[in-house]
Amino acid sequence: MSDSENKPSNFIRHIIDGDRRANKNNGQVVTRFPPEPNGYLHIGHAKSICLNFGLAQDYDGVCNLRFDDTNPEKEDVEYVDSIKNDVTWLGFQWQGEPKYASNYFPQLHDYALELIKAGKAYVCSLSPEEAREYRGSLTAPGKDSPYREQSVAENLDLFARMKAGEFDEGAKVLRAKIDMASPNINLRDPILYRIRKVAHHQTGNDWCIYPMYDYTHCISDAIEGITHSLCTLEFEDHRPLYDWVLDQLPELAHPQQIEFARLNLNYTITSKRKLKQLVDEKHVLGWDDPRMPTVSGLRRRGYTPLSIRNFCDRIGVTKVDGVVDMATLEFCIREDLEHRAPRAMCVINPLKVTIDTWDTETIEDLSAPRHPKDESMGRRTLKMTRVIYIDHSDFAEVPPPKYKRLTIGKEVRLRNSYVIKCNEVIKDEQGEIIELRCSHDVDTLGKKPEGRKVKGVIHWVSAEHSVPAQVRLYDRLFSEENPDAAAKDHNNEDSHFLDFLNPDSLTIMDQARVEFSLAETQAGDAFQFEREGYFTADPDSTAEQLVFNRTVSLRDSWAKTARK
RNA sequence: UGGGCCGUCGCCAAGCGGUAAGGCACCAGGUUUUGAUCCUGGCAUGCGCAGGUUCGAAUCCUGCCGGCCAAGCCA
Repeated sequence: MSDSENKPSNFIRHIIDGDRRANKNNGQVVTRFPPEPNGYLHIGHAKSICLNFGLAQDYDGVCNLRFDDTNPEKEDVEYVDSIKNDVTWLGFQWQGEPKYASNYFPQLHDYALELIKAGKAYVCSLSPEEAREYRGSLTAPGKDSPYREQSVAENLDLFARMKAGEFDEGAKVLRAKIDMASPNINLRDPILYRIRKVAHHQTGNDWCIYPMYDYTHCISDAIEGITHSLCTLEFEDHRPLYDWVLDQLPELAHPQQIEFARLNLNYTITSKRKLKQLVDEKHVLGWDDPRMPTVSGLRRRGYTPLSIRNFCDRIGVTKVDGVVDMATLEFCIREDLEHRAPRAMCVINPLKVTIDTWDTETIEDLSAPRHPKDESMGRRTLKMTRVIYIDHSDFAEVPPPKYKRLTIGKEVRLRNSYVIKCNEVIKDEQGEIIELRCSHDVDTLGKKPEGRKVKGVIHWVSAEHSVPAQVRLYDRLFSEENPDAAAKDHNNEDSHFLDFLNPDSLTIMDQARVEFSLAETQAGDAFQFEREGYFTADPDSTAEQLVFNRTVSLRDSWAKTARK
């Protein structure tokens, strides 16, 4: 399977095609993926990664990984490391060494001096509160800061003293001199530098003034020779500022910023801030909790890099602010695992079955293919014994209409084994079914039974020759399609997205049994547990007990007909 | 009383003036020792609405309507 062929086109590719026809940038394509290291990457970042790196690949260009690290208070090397790891895992390679906006702090400072000298920037001593008032509102123009017409000499002096640490945080900022009456608030003399007396994860205590995003990003792009600077829709209003800064610095290249819609997925959230909150407040077990839409969570859940890349290709790139159905993501992982996951049997909720017609001592080795359509995966051996387990849900005393599984007096096929018939149901004092007594038809191994049709096939494991496992079943993280909208609808200030966490997002099945051939399973190994779904061994697995995460269930048309 | 952007099937999405691709979901059949996979077929006289231009409009024009973004010394 290849994911690099037949990539659907999109409006950004159209723009690039046009640029290449016009020989803009000598026809080169240089992109960048610019995360801030203040959290783990999520599926929405994967969309951006696939876009930026994919474009570079397809147009014989390059893509940089650049950490947008201008806010040391929220950033950490832990995030830097996880981001590098996740990008690599997704299958992409950045050009050269990872870049950091902080690499450019000296240049950024020099350009600031240039702007001041040109009368395009000034040091403003308004307090944050005053600055907000002076900014005006969405509908009302702002008014000029009293410091706006300070002399260049004074601005230079003040800025130098800001840099030297003479002022407290918040006391002064460097501002661009643009237009306080602009209908675009981003152009109302935006802040370029602020004072932050904190250590930076890359530059330590070298600086106590840090440049703002709008000032840093465009210059970083220009320094790196980025041709197409792709970002999400909320930065549309920032583009005039991106262009303004570069227009003041004519010695620099001028990349083109293009905005696309960020990814929204239903029943989950793609907000780094909120994901961090889930982790910090321990609503989940960590950034890599398999319920999280983070790259690390998806990886632990069992999603493959290819499935995620295919997903990103399928959903497309547009400017429409939409919501993608989780079913699309699930389809993509099933599509990949269908081909690559060996089949195995796992009884998640065991019900003891004794086959009275089977000799107590007899253990029969049965050979079964690892994949029904791919012989190259080889075969495994199943151990058939007198006492086996089947799943509780595969037996019903009073079967619903169209039920094809085991019921009293009826037959069912044991997958890769014999046809058995249920003769007796044994219950405990509470009336709970605790055991089935069955008989088997010796003439049904690898062949259809004589004179009758047995439709149902169920999976099973030998009681003795199977290994204990814990199976973690996951469901959607939130019970509402859009937790934020649900919180708003509740029209209640206290209501918020956490109120819609799905209490059943994790179900631990601790008594599961997997077939003997899985005894040597390693963390990360993926299987299709037949009739159940795709599962991946979790790093929590121990010598005593394997742990499997359900990546996704199989499509289940029975669940649909049973509901009717 | 403003600015920017967006509205094509339940969801995503092609389309760029010549008469509505595709995928997901869903429905109906076929194959099947996984109610899986696979295969076949169905699924927008219609493109937010209303006018207009044109031989011809989802594509151009005008006006409405609806949604999203932005008033961090966050990115």
